[in-house]
Amino acid sequence: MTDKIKVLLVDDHAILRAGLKALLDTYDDIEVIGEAENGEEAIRQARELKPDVIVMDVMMPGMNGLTALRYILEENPDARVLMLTQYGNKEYVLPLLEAGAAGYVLKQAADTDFIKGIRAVYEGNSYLYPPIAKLVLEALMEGEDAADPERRLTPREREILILIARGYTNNEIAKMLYISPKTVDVHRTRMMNKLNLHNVAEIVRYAVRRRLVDPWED
Amino acid sequence: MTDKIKVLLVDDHAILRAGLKALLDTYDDIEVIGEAENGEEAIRQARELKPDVIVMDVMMPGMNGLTALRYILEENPDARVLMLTQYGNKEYVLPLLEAGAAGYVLKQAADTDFIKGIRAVYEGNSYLYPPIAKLVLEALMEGEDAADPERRLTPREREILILIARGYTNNEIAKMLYISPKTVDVHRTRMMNKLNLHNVAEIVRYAVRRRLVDPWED
DNA sequence: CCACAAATAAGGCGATAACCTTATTTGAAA
DNA sequence: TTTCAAATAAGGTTATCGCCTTATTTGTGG
Repeated sequence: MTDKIKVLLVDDHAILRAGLKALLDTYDDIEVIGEAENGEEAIRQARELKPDVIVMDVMMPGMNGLTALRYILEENPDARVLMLTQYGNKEYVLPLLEAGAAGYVLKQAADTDFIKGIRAVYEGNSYLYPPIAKLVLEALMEGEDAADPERRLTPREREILILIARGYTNNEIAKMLYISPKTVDVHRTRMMNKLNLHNVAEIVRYAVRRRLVDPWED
Repeated sequence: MTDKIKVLLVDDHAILRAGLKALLDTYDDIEVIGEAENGEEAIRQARELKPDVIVMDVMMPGMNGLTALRYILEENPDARVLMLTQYGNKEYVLPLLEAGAAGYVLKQAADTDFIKGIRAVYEGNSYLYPPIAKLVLEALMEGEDAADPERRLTPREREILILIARGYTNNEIAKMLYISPKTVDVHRTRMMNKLNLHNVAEIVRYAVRRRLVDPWED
């Protein structure tokens, strides 16, 4: 071991960050060199600190993990990002992996899985928490051929569906994703056509059914 | 310091527990003596381990934090429970404090606040994370009398809430109920004020939570 | 290199939502 | 009988939704 693995922690919960930092400090091959509590900060820190591994949550106020991931990889395609989140639905996982996340661990995983993930990702490998790997394989099996191309949403459409169901307007979503409100509207309209939804109430109930949003949150 | 503060950690995310344990281990007056990942386990551990302080999340699969809190205090009215959660709405906070939680800290708080909470609760005091304390005081100011008359809906308001959550417009609801769209609008606005909801998405999620609509219907 | 999916963006349009104020009617409880 | 909660209704304003068309850019696969 020549040098420690330099980790950047990105999560909106300061207590979780403090806990993870304390946990990682007990491993002598890993070192936390920075923290961020939202996507914008993560991008800045990634640029300045050049961490070996970025551990990032998906759901954050302000810029979310998926958007931040895209910006980070755009600036530095070699960045290694390990997603650490509560959500294990394929609707969350697949867009993140397609966007280039190097690993995916659920918060309910054991701390040893988390450490495994950091090390694997640092060494240039992928790491998927086993239940996530299973889910990804299943999604590949079925998803390839069938699954109604009419109803299959693009990652962007799915992302915007979730934000609508969480109560954001087109303008708010546009600001969060750094795109035009008109573009949000296009994704929104196409998504509604594909799923045959016609108003916000139907969108929310669909999202709740598919576990894309938790009605208890916010 | 005669003895360490014995802490039981209750949260469904193993990684968070591992992190908090590592964090608390760096304080020499605090010691984690047990962990639980749901309410049932928490009750069992509280009975067996007799911790000085129980740190517990609210949202967990299986028995949630509020129910577990009630059982624990029923068995041992002297138990000291510090709630640690992501949710800062008064709908979450007030029932927990009424049920006898000794403290309340949000996950976005600093780790120093968390430690303060553990020590305060251990010494028999209450600890409310400042924004929570503010919210509780405000709730006491307004809600003094009883049972939240502010939030109690009239039958008409509840009827219209349900129809909105099912996706109907004011005009459609007006025709269904043989009243003016403007009357529907008044009920709608009053209902939203009472429940502090601000758009259709929030209305639907509220209705789903309260089982006023089934997201699988229609 | 070309085809295609995906994301980006603009313009316009009528309907609807979200919020305000004010006011009348009605039935039930004090 | 008087008071009060509830339901009824109308007026207005601004923002947003829902849907339409058209078009450029970007990246991937054949």
